[in-house]
Amino acid sequence: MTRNTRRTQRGETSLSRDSIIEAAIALLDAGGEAGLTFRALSERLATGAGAIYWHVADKGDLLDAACDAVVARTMAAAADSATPRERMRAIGVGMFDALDAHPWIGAELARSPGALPMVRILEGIGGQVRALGVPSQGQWLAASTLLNYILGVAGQNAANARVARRLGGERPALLESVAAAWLRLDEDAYAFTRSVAAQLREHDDRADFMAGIDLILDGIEQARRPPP
Amino acid sequence: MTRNTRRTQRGETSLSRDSIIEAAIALLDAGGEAGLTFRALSERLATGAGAIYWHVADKGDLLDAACDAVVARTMAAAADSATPRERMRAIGVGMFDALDAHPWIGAELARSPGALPMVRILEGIGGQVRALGVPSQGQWLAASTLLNYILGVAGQNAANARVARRLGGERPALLESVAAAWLRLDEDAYAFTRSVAAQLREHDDRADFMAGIDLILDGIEQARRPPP
DNA sequence: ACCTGAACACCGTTCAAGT
DNA sequence: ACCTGAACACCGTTCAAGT
Repeated sequence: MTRNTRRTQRGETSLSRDSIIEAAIALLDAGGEAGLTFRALSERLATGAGAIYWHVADKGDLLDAACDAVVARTMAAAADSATPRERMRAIGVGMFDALDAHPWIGAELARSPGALPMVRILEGIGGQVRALGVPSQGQWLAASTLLNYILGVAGQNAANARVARRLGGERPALLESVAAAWLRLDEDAYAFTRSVAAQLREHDDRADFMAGIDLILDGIEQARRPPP
Repeated sequence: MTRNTRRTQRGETSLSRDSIIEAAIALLDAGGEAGLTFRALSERLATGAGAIYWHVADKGDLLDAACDAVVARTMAAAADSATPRERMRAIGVGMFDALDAHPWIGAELARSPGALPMVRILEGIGGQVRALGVPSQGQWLAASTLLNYILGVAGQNAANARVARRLGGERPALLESVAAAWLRLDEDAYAFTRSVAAQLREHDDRADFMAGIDLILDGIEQARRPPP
């Protein structure tokens, strides 16, 4: 046995940027943002911390790359539907499911403005905004409003996942505890929040998300046409 | 000089939860999220790290409290305007300016779902949604769509501030560099993004933010009434 | 009741040294 | 060219000890 066989011990594939990114995604999915450390990563890859730095600039670079890999797959999968509104909804559902499977991308999307992952989403949305017939001066507003809405949901989803993890793992338990806390608020000062607490308990995250997209699309279709 | 005069050296006021929170806000404003450490905080307050833990549970508690102090002031200031739409716009402007002055609250809002800072905003929005005449079944959707949009902008604003700081401080330089990067993208794969890159360079963050709120309000007013 | 500050466990990153 | 792993500076948090 020569020293060369060490490579094969890692399973034929030697250390590479791609294998590092995949390992990072696995750690992030399993342990949230706190789960990705260079020590955990180098242990999983059976290497030293320094070796990882040969393929990756720093932790930010690694998070960007992991996020981009997930978003690229998601947008590629949401490409074909009949009408622009249906394609827009497919992008929404795709992003929602990706956020559900990888909640850490919510925080990461809000960390690198204008970077490739965000551009992929913007481009997907923009194509549908164009296809909907929005005139060119209105396209930026329409697309960026949809994008910001999606990013807002992304951030909340990530926060929910983090707290749910801390509470023991179950999502309904989180909604239950938030709803209970809202119902303990002062009646006068927080009348509205109390009135929606019940809906929060039994709501469907994904259905609400899609309804919000439809609402914005309604605003886009109506507000940008001259009134009769 | 007895040892008791040490208290007076801190300027009459001894260490308190409120003084800790104000110092934390100052550190966050000056140095971003990385600027708040217990070492910097204890130095600024002329005390030991352990003393801070007597008044504050942990760093998360401190961030929550700092965020809530800023949001509470902001919502209190946005209370009076004539029409519901104008009050909704006042909430939007208020939040936008608060995000501009304290970009770290963007990340913090996305960290504690259902916590008091978010509830304050939700309650403010909800009141205007009701006043706009949205029927009760539609109020949660309308309010949460607006809230998610605002949270999305909040996150982006925080990210922009962080990157701008890293680039040397100036915001136009950041927009310039993002626009330049977008114009280097592939012509076919990123046609839409390239087409809006120019608008990004010369756009007005605040005006765009308010236009997005108006667009969503249009959707709320129209979509929830039965079609003629 | 409130404060001190050294100590602990852990982190991202670097770098001389190896192959 | 690629990898090793000890070392560095720094972090949040704890806690015995003081007043």
